[in-house]
Order: sequence, then C-alpha cells, then structure tokens
Amino acid sequence: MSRSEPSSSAQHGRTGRPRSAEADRAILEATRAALVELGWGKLTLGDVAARAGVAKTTLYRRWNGKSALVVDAVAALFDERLELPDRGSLRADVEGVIQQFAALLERPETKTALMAVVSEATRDEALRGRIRSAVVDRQKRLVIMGRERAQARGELPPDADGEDGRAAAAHHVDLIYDVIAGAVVHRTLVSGERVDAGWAREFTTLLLAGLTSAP
Amino acid sequence: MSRSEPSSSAQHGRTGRPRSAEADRAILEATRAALVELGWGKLTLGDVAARAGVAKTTLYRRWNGKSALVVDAVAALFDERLELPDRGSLRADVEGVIQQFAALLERPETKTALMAVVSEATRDEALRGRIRSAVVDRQKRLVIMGRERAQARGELPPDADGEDGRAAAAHHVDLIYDVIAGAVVHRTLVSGERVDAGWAREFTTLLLAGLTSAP
Amino acid sequence: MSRSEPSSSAQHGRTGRPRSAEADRAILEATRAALVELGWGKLTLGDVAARAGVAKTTLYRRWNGKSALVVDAVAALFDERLELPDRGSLRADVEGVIQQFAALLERPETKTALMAVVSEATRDEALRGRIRSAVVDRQKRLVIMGRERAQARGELPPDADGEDGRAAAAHHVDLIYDVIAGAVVHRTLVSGERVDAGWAREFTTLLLAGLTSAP
Amino acid sequence: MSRSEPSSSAQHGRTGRPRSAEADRAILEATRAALVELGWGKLTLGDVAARAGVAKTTLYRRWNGKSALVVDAVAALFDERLELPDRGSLRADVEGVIQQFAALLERPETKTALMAVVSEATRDEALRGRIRSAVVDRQKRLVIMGRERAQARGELPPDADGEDGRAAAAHHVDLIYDVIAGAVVHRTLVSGERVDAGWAREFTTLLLAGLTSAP
DNA sequence: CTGTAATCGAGACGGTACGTCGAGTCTTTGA
DNA sequence: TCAAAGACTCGACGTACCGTCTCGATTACAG
Repeated sequence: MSRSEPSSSAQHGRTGRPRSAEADRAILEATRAALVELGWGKLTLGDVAARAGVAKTTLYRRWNGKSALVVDAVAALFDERLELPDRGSLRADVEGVIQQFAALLERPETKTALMAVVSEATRDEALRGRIRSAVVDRQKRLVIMGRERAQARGELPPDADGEDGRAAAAHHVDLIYDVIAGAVVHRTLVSGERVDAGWAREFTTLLLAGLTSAP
Repeated sequence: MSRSEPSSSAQHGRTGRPRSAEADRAILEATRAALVELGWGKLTLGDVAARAGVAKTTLYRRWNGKSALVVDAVAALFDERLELPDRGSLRADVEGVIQQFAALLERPETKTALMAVVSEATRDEALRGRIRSAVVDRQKRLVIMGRERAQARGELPPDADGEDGRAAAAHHVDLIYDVIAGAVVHRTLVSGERVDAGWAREFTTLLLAGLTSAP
Repeated sequence: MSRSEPSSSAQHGRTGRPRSAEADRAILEATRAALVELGWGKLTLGDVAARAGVAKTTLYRRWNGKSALVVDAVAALFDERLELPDRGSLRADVEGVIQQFAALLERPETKTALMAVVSEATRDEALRGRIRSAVVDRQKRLVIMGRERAQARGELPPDADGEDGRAAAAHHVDLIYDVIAGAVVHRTLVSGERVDAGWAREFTTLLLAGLTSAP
Repeated sequence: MSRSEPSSSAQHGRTGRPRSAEADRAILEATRAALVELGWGKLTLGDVAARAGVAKTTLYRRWNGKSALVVDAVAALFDERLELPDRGSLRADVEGVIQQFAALLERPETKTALMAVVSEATRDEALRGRIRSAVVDRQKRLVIMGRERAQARGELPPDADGEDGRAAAAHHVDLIYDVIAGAVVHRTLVSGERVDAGWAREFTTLLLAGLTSAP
C-alpha cells in the first residue's frame, strides 16, 4: 500500500531471493533518525541507506524517491500515536484531539517532514494521494469519532437523514478538521509558538462556541 | 531588511560601484516566474540568475540561499495583495480577509513555495525571522485592523485598559490569526480543496459565533 | 601506477561495478585532442569529460587534477614514440635520439603541456614523481641503451668495475641525458627554433667530441 | 617596453593625473612575493593587487594579464643578476655562466615562473617576443661575451670574415646557448637535481672538449 | 585659482570553470 | 532473483578569479 510495488504478497515471481523484511524496518527507522538529525533539506537517500546498512539499490527497489519514503516513515508515527479515548465531554475530547495533533507536530521528525512533503505534493498527484491516506484520513477519523460521540451525548444535533444529510455531515467534518489541524499546524510551524494547555483551552472555547451556537 | 546584508541604508561603505536596483527587481521577478513554471523543488538559483539576466554571483552576493530568496520574492506579493477595505461589518471584513489569504495561496508561486520555506525554517532561526517579518507580520496586520474596526463599530468588546489589557489583546489577535490563516492554509495545501465563497461563509459563521459569544 | 588510486591490481575491493577501461582510453584521447585545440591554458576538465563522453565525476575519481591527467595523457605518447633502432654507429644513434625527442616536442600537445606541468611540479612532489616515471625514465632508457651499444662497439670505454663504477656510469648517463634533452627542449620551446637535420648534426658533433675525448 | 601601453613617455595625453611610479614598484615586488609563496598556478591578480595595496584596475591599466606581469616581474631579476666578470680562462668563464644560470633558476620565483610563461608563450606570439627580449637576449649576451673573450685569448679560433662568417658565428652562439641553458634548466627543473660545483665542472669539461676539438 | 583630464581606491558586475555532492541507474560478485 | 558494493551519467551546487564597469575622490597641469 505504501510501496512503489505493493509488497503485500509475492507479486514478483516466486523464484529468487525474497526481500528482507528486516531491511524495511531498518530503512524506515533510519529515515526517521536522519530526519531528526538533518531535517528534510539535508536528508539524502545515500545516507539513509548507509545508516540502515543497506545498499542504495535496495532502497530504490522499494520506494521511488525521497518524498515517498519519508511519507511512509512518518506515517508509521500516525498509526501509533493517534487514538481518542472518551474523555466524557465534547470539550474534553476536542482538547484531547488538539493535544494529540500538537504532540505529533512537536516531534522533530514530523515537524520538518510534514510541510516539506506537503510542498512537494503541490506538484505530484500520487504523493497527494499518499499523504491523504497516510496522514489526513487518519487524523480526520478522530474528528469524526469525536463528533459522533458528541451527538450521542446530545452535545451536538444529529445529522439529517438521507443523501443530503450525509453530504452535509461530511462537509461539516471537513470544515472542523481544517480549522483544528490548520490552527495547530500554523501555530506550531509558522508562528513558531508552542501549543500549551492554555492555548488549547482558549482555542477550544472559541471552537465550541462556534460549533454549538448555529447549526 | 530583507537582504543578507540589510541594504536598508548604505551599510556597505559608500565607495565602490553601487548595487544595481534593477538587478534586485529582475531577480525577484524571475524567481516568481521560475516558481510558477518549475515549483520549489526544481527551482535552481542558476536558472533564476539566467532568467534575470544576471550572474549567479550577483544573486549570492545579496541572498544566501534559495530559501531566503524565495521568501523575499513571495513577500512582495504579500505587500501588493493584502489590504483590507472597510466592508462595513465584521462578517464582511472576515470574509474579505479569508478570500485574500486564499487568493494568495492559490497562486502557484505561493502554493509551492510557502510550505517549503516553512519546512526549511524548522532548522534555521534566521529564516524563521525573515518569514515572520516578511509574511506573518503583514498578515497579522490585517487581523489587528479588522478587530479594531469591529470594536469601533461595537461588534466586539473593547480591550481592557492597562498592561494586562494590551497583552490579552495581543494574545487574542494571535489566536484569531492562527485560526484563520491555519484553516485557509490547511484547506488549500493539505486537504487540497479550494476555498470558495461557500466555505468562506461557513467558516466565517463558525468563527464569528466563537468571537462574539464568549469574550 | 598512473592513477590517483594505483589501479594496477584490484586495490579497491573486488565487489562493485569495475571501472570502465574504455573510459580511461577515451579520456586520455580526449585530453590530447583538447590540448592540441586549446592548449594547456584553456584546457578544462569539464571540456575533456564532455569530449570523452564521460561525466566529470568519473574523471575526478581517477585523477586528482589537470596536471596529473595531462602527464598521463602525454606519457602515452612517450611510450609509443620512443624507441632506438640500432643505426650502426654512436653518431647515428645520437642523431636518432635527438630527432625523436624533437619530433615529440614539436607535436602541439607536448609542446604546450610539458613545460606547464614541469612548472606545476615545482610545487608538487607527487607530480614530480609522476613526471619522473612517466617521462624522464622513458627518455633516459634510450640514453642508457645507446651508451651500452657504443661501449659494445668500442666507441666508448667500458664502465669501471665495482660499486664506484656503477655510480659513475649512472652519473654519466644523467649528465648526458640532461645535456641532450635540455638542449632540444630549450631550442624548441624557449628559443622557439626548429630542430632540423643541420642543427642535430652540429649538436651531435659537439657532443661526441665531448664524449669521446675526455672520459 | 614592458607595459601594455609602453609608458616610456607620456603617450596618453599630457594632462591628467600621472601614473604612480611607486605603484609599479609595489606591484612587481608583490608579484615576486606572491610567486614565491603560491607559485604560478595559484597566483591571482586580485591577490597581487591586494598585496601591493593597489586596486585591480590599476594593475590591469598597466599590464594585460598574468603572463605579461610575471614576465616583467622576473625580468627585473635578470637585470640585476646577470654579469660576467673575466675569470681569466674559457673554462672559468663557462663555469661562471653555468653557475649564474643555475643561481637564477634556483630562486623560487624564477623556478616556478619561467617554465610557466614559456608554456603560455607556445600559444602567444607577443609573449614569446617579450620573453626573448627580457630573458633570452640577456642570457645570450653572456655567451657572446664569453666567446669573444676566449677568441681574444686565442682559446677559440676567430670568426671568419664576411656575411657568412657573421652568420656562422651567430649560429654557433645559438647552439652553445641552447646547450648550456638547456642543460641547466633541464637538470634543475625536470630532473630536479641541484647544479653544484661538481656537476658544473663535469659539464664544462664535456662542453670544452666539444668546443675546442672540431671548429 | 579654476577647469579639465586622467589617475586612484573600492567594489559590484557578467562570465567561466572549479571541484563536490546527491539523485538515480547499471554492472559486477556472491548468496 | 535479490543483495551489497561501487562505478556510472547527469545536473546543480556555492566559490573563486577573471577582466570590465561604475562610482566618488584625488592630483596634476593648462589656462
């Protein structure tokens, strides 16, 4: 799913030496380490290969460039880190989401990598898709989940029925997601300020007023 | 202020041949053109120099790398394009700001460049400062102005007096700025969707509810 | 022996793609052609690489600069062109050697290159060694051979026996070599006159009188 | 005579600020110093100008390139150093000439510069002329003088009368000059050995036998 | 004493080449 | 067939000098 040749099962003939699974792990690990040390701009595939104890050939056989590799490398972090325990109220859940986004963005490997691949993606449709599935969709899932819980609690009105209702709901989720993720990203990376508990609370207050007042 | 040697006033002696102002103009223009055609990733300083009819040396004498040059090149757009005519109401002003940010971000030169330099800036304090003064401050000015107008109209409560009041106001501006700019940037560049009139209206509705309910 | 990494035998591991022998040939050939067309001063390694159909990197991987490359390029000529057929008498052999040196020095590639690398060598011990083995030794071999033949014919007295004898012989060879090669080089390159048959004869007369009178 | 614009007398109008004679001196001095430190290859005109406390412009106004400047700079040495006191015999005079040539060539500035400009001169007629008048003719004068003295002493036969005689004499001088200068240059720069008293004596012996036996 | 005309320093200018580096590809030997 | 090693082509990098140019500031001699 994340490889240039979807390594899922042995697509490529069944003879010959099989690909080392260990190599995959080592490469992604090395990529993250290199990202932390050098940042996106100075990261080189030759260096990653050397750190992973792997030949450059091996690396290119599995990914087709710096961007693809880095997306996969940071995608792994999104898998591990994003979950949303029920904190009992909409406000608590929103603050939780904000904190999780912020925690992820304050890790040095994501901080430097995320905007870089987003930038690359402005000219690369395939990369855009990869980012969507590896990053955006996983984050958006949290928004969806939090919204459903709030509706179940009665903190937010339920979705309208029918096709239009579903579309409006999706629309609403997109808006909320862009506002939350955007504000956190912007504060962290552009304004260059930390997302602390105080800011999270103020932002949540602003947001909840908006969400609960007008439908 | 925007050069590697802040050319503001004649810092570098008064003797010797003076730097060509025409060259500056041509270089920034060429940089924007190259950004549109090639995008950040493929943009090379050699190519920019060639387009500007200027030697590479001249370019390196004034800026110290791709990032710094590109920041200055897009900063010029922020100068030209950002203004806030009084549209008569807070809602209209907010929608106006959103549309302006979005229009700027949908230009191909900013779309490809902005996140790239933000990414570079995560490892470069000087670059961060340059972005702040060339981009962030110019944008934030609009937020401040819009807020003051709304206070004058009575749409928003006035700032509290004294030192604490000023600090709280600045704090508030920062929050609003990150929310607006962040949401627009995220929708445009990460989610990859257009900011149309409908979205601008919905987002404004969300935001105004937040701004006007709880102080 | 002539490379920066003495490629003689597989010094650099046995794995990996081996260096292309064809590239070597093409580079030296291109170097000579460029020397003829442009002369030492205008010769650039980038141009040589282009002529040879080879990347600059390849060239720098094998030689460490213009001088080293040029020495190897002209050394090949010294290999091909210097031989000493037995012409039956010392006089004839000496004239033969002189003509061969002169013919080599009048080729445009050697004419422009030789003094240039000698000049560089005044500040570069490694280059000096390279010149010695690639040029000087090959020329000196001819002097040694001619001298032995003359001794065999009885035109010159035999070497004295023992350690001292061998040292004196080597000494003598060095002197003769410097006189012959020096006179030819100086006439050709410094005085800028041709070495024609007449000059060769007169010089030989002068030399033979010196060689045969006082031992 | 040695300048690009033969500064001999005021060719260039008589008004305007006159050229600084001090600058000339300082530049030539700086050139020699730079030659000693850096050698021909690393010597740059910018550096010379800086050492001389002079603008690059000044330098280019008087000479038209590295080669011309260096020829003039070393030519001054030839003026000071070459003279031939009468040592009473042909042998002594020849050894004297050899030692003088050798002493000149062992100075680091001439060692590195001489062959370099000779190499440049292979492609530059004007430079060749400049070398001839600044170097070759001055050295050859010594050979001529020594030969005349020897003829006066009766150690060498007098020149034949008439046009042919003069031509033959000039011819002879040229041959001797190339042999002496060539041997010394070659030993010093190519073979890389010192010219000590022993070598000078042996070479003289060889040469005198040749000069005195056959006419 | 006042132009006029060439010099001087400084340093920016358009160029050309440098030698290095990274991206990807290709070609070996060995598992 | 894949893996490691490393040579390959290509293209950009940022720097160094080149030789020219434009400045403002000095000199000298001519009127």
